[in-house]
Amino acid sequence: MPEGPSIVILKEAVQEFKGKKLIKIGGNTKIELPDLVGQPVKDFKSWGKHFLICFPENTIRIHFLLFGSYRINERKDTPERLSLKFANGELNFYACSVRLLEDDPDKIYDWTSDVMNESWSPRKARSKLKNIPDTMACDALLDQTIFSGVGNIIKNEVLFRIRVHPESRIGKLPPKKLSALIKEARDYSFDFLEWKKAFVLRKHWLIHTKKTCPRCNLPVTKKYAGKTKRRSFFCTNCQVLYNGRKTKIPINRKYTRKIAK
DNA sequence: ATACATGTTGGAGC
DNA sequence: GGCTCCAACATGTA
Repeated sequence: MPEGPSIVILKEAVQEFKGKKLIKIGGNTKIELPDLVGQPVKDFKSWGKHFLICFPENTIRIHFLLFGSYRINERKDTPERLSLKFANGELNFYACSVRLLEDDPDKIYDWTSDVMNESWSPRKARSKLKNIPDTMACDALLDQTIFSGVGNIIKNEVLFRIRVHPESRIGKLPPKKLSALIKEARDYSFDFLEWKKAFVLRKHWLIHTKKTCPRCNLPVTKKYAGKTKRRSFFCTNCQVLYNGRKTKIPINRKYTRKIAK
């Protein structure tokens, strides 16, 4: 559920409640909810993995963390964390983090860092990356202030697409690779969106959870890499480690087979 | 069926 | 203050 594109899918799925007045609010969230009954939903927004329900005076923020889920006009067996009822249906959230924003979302969120947002700015991403040259590529991609919405799956697939080893240092990437990283963070997220909508996301994974590299057939490495220590799947043959030392030239698998004989 | 995972936060300790 | 480590949260899947 939790990566950015999934939140975009949710946003699209709840459009029927936009402009509708809240009839009832409930759920077992520990936060004190303002009395929003009678208030219309002004808008649904998203920033990375954050889902925002905007009322005229208040905004509720939902974060699904690892296990959060939602149902539209349906309920699960478990108690609702937050439940919103409208004349035309209901919106239920489970096992998620619920918060009330203290201020106008526009004052809190930098929309240009959201890879799914129309205001996404590759230029700003690049300038933020320039400030963290020693950070590993795998950690940089998960930095929500730079690539809001990118999660672990997107991270692994982007690095495979651009043939960069997850432990490469941002400052050591050739300019073209840095550009490719920024571009693919967004491009892959939109592919993710389309595949997820069509329920075919998993079968499009090239490296995430894979055992062998689809490019060269050599075994895939699984490592809890970087400061974030999240699962990284990568091919040490196809993905170049840019760490300031001499780069290893990827071997051609066919040639490898030949010399193996 | 036990372990693991698309994620983040807050606190302890250094 | 900054950094890292760790627990906590909570649930579907293999």
